[in-house]
Amino acid sequence: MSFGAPPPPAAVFSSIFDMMPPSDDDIIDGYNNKPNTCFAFMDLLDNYTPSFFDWLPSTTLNHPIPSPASSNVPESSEEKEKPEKKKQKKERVARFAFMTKSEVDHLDDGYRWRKYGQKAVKNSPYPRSYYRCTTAGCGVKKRVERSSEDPSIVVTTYEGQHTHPSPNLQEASGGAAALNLLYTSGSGSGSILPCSSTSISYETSSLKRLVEEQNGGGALTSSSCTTSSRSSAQELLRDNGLLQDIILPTHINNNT
DNA sequence: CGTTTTTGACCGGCGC
DNA sequence: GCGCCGGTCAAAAACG
Repeated sequence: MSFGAPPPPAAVFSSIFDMMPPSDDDIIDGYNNKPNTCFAFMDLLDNYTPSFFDWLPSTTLNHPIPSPASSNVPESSEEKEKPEKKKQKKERVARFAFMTKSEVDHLDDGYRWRKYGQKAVKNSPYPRSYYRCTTAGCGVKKRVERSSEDPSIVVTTYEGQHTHPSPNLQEASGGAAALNLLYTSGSGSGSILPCSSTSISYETSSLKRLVEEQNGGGALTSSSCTTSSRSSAQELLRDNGLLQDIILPTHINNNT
């Protein structure tokens, strides 16, 4: 709350639609210096299906975002869980996080969110905000917090998958929303592109190398994507020319 | 007046 | 068992 309303600069970055992937030169040890760029995301899920998030540039952090979910990725060979006792009332849901260099905390992503909580987090002077998708029947949540190490970095964690297209599609035929529809309609229901960490107009060359090095075996589903599926997704997007059509939703404003 | 945000309380998981 | 911590609830306030 203390940093709730800094005077927004002229080119405030308030929407992920504005995000541009960094060039390789911008990447230093897995991070980038260019402001207002989405430079990393990782997923922590086992049944992730693509959504509009996929067009976000796909690089991976040097270190994972601290999260309980990051430790339960393997689980295949080990079943230390009690048979029924710990049946994991927390059923695992698709979840991934990405980091942006942005001055605003809550980036507009085309969906409508209602804030339902805010908590101070340990080892960080910045609070964490909890949002829920306002669409009835859609239980997607997201957490937004500012990095304690670099206050200019916002970490956004999505949990779950939207069961509906972006509401902004009706209002402004938003590009990212169109992407979501493209994916959704392309496969009927379910996963369209089995592994679609789509990066737009942006070769992942060195970044991809970075990802592979860090994962060692490719534990993360997003980073273990095959190049073929990635490129096919890219072509799909380019052929439809959706990226050029991206327009910002009309309701975007700078007050949080 | 309906919707969203704020914020303290509450709850459950986990480590000690 | 207890305390810490992350996540959620819900009433009140704020907002448009």
